[in-house]
Amino acid sequence: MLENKYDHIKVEENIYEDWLEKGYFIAGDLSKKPYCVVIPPPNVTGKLHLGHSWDNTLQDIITRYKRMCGFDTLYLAGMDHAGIATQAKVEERLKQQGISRYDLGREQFLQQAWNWKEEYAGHIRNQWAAMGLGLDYSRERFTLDEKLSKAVRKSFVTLYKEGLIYQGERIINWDPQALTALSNIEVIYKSTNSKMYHFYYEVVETGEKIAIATTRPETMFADVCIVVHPDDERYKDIVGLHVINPANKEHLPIITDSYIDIEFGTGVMKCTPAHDPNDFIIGEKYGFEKPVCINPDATMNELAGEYNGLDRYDCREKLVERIKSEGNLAFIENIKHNVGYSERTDVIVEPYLSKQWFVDMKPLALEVLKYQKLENEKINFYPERFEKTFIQWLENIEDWCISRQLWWGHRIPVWYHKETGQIYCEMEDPKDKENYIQDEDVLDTWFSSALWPFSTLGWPEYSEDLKRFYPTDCLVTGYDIIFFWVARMAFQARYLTSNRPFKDVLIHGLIRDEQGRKMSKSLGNGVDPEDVKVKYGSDALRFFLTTNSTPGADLRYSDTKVEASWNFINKIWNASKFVQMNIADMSLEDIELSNLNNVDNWILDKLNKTISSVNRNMEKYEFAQVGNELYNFIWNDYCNWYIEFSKSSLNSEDEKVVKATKSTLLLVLIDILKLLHPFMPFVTERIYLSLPHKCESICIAQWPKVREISLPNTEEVETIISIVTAVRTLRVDYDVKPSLEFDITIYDGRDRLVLVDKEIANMLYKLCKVNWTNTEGNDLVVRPLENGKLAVDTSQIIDYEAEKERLEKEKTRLENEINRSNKMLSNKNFILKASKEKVQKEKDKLVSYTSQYEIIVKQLEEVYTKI
RNA sequence: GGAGGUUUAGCUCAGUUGGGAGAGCACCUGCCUUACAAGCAGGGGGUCAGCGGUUCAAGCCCGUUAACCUCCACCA
Repeated sequence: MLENKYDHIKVEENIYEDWLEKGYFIAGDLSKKPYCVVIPPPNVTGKLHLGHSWDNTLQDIITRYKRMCGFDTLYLAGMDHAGIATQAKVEERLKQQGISRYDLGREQFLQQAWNWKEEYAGHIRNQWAAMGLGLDYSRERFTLDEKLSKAVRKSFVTLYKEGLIYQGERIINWDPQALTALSNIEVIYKSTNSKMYHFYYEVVETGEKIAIATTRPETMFADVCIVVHPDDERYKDIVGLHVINPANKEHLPIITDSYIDIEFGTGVMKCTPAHDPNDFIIGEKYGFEKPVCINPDATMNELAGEYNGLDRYDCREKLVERIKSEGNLAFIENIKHNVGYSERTDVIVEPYLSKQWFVDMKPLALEVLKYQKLENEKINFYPERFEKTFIQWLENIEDWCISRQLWWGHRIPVWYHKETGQIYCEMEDPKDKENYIQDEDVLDTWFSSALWPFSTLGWPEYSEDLKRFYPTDCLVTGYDIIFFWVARMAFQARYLTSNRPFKDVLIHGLIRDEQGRKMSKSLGNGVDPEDVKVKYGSDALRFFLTTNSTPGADLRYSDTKVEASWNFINKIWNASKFVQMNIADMSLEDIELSNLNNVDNWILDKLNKTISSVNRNMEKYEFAQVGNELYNFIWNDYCNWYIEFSKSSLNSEDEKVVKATKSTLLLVLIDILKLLHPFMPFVTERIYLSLPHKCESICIAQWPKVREISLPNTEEVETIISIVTAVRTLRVDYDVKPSLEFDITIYDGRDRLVLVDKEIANMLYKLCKVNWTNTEGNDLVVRPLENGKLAVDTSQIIDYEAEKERLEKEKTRLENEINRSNKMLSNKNFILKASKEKVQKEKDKLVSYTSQYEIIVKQLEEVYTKI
């Protein structure tokens, strides 16, 4: 039996452990069709936040649904080593003990990182359990696992041998705190207040002074030339001459290039090939040297002369001071411009010339784009618009810098021969290892993440799982990592497996706080899923997360909405209690759908419609739609109407009626639990197990099917509903106490008396305390129904003035409707062009309005005679 | 500079091939009716951002304007 009160803490206890013990989430039933979702591996940097809860719940809903639909469903668990992020955390922890990673050395440091990983992996698994995720832990993977590392190596070696991975000296984004290169998308551009310094440069040959602006004076030590536009009249005469670099007094040639924007500033640019990507291009083009004046830790080097060893910004300040004292500072302008910050350490990145490994992206991207045009090969985005984002990025792709000067990660499988410097890159380590030195760097974390959908299934081996579950069916992720992850999986999969990594991608947005701000650590506005679980339970949280936004849209966290979800669950709990109390000893196996009355048929018909609509929307990932439909069906149709109706039929003297009602109550409830189970797995399981049947868990129960119903006379029930509603409204209109009984009479559309059906009369009495009589009373108040009218003996309740007002108001409303309807129907074009169904529907409406109108008019006449 | 999104009730948001504007919360009124007062019943509240177009018919399609938001690129 269910407890009296819904207690989410108790309800959610111990269930998950039981599921795991029974192995419901371990895939492998070869008699079924496979369905696979891999979890986007969370970083082992910390605990999961609400965004993960959202993401994971969506995956869990999809996989639980598919499992119940009869698929051999694999929801694969796993985590990501998150190179730079985890290394930063571990270093931070060591720093508190006064230790740097260099103190420990590579081996020891990695041991520390592995300890960290074990610790946080534990937290993460607990959080998955708390959310009730149906994950297959027997296949859990970690990006640094031996097998996955082998996949990474296979990928690198293959791409290298095809010439798609190369080593090059390029301007990369350098993080001077983490001391590593970054890829372009790991740089966050923020609008920053800074200064534009305008300096005078003296032309060596003529002595005239020209002004040149820069935001980074400290890089002037690495300048190689100054550039003007070939068509710029102002500087025509000095092209080919030289200027004196005010920083170090060196002579710089004046060259021309059409890259220069004549309109911008003074139209003269200083060129620093080693510290700016555009300058690099110009430097290459004209064959200049590329001197570097800044060290990896963002201090100046010997090129900076007297500033050698100084921090880049101290140097800037001192240098500007000196140039000013020499009379060569024109002015300083305060400006706002975009400055790049490191995504992980939040320090300003330094564009920096450095030797790194790159992936040649163009050919790989083209391949993805090619297959994206094929219906059976493309990745389907939900919602579709994100495909555009994806395509545009691929069309404008830049080479990907994949080497990182870190320790925590997959070491680049490249060895250099100690003497010849020759490169060795194979699946096996070099045999004469002592003659080689391995590249110190590791790969970008996303390089291994890009292989996730197939490396987790066993690739590069052609394993059973890979055969069975690949390509995976659906990936669920946020729009913020389409570039980082989705695009990279797409090209690696296409290149390495000749396939798409997944058929569908379901994109969701970001979770925000109640004011609509991004949840972030610095704002301290994050909501901990564990707190929500304690307060409302995971079921309520899950239902809130997945039914309150449309695909791709952001979601505001809202306590009151989680509470509303809780209330909904509470409602289901109470309804279940009612059913349980009333079905007595009946079990699911005893259900007989015979001798059903119209009310039973009505709810079964509604259930059918709900099931088919839910199915449709589940397939489209429209979970908010599903949530709405279920909420409506359960709260309104089932609880407010069917259960209320059942209270009278359960008391019937006819045993067949009682049995039919019990059967229907139980049957619908069980379907409701199943339909809700993907959304709220705990409570549905708890209730399901408390009901009498032979199935051991709702996780593996069969998804509801649409049933055949014999002649559902739903119209009669709709009429009863409209009578009940009319009576209730009347009570309010006339301020009649709910407990006061009165008599009603019903007429059909042709004004004939509708005779009492005993069962229905009982229902009406139960629902609104009225007695249905077969005799006309005096002083009648009349209310129109869809098809007929309701009359009430009003000897004790009538107030003619008030009645007149109400009727006049209603008359006006109906007049408007009739006019609108007439206008449409007298429009030849409407009759001609609108579909037949629409026209017929409109005609029906007009008939109904007109009959209601006539009733009202007649009643009004009646009322006027009484005033 | 390029791309995308949002604008519907006091608040947060739905609105499925174009055909009588919805939900939750909040608000007002009346009810402890034996599943549920975290509930039941009834009710008020919206020129669907503005303008123009297509259509017999527009919240929905097209164009345009405005406000806000996001992503990409980026000027020395």
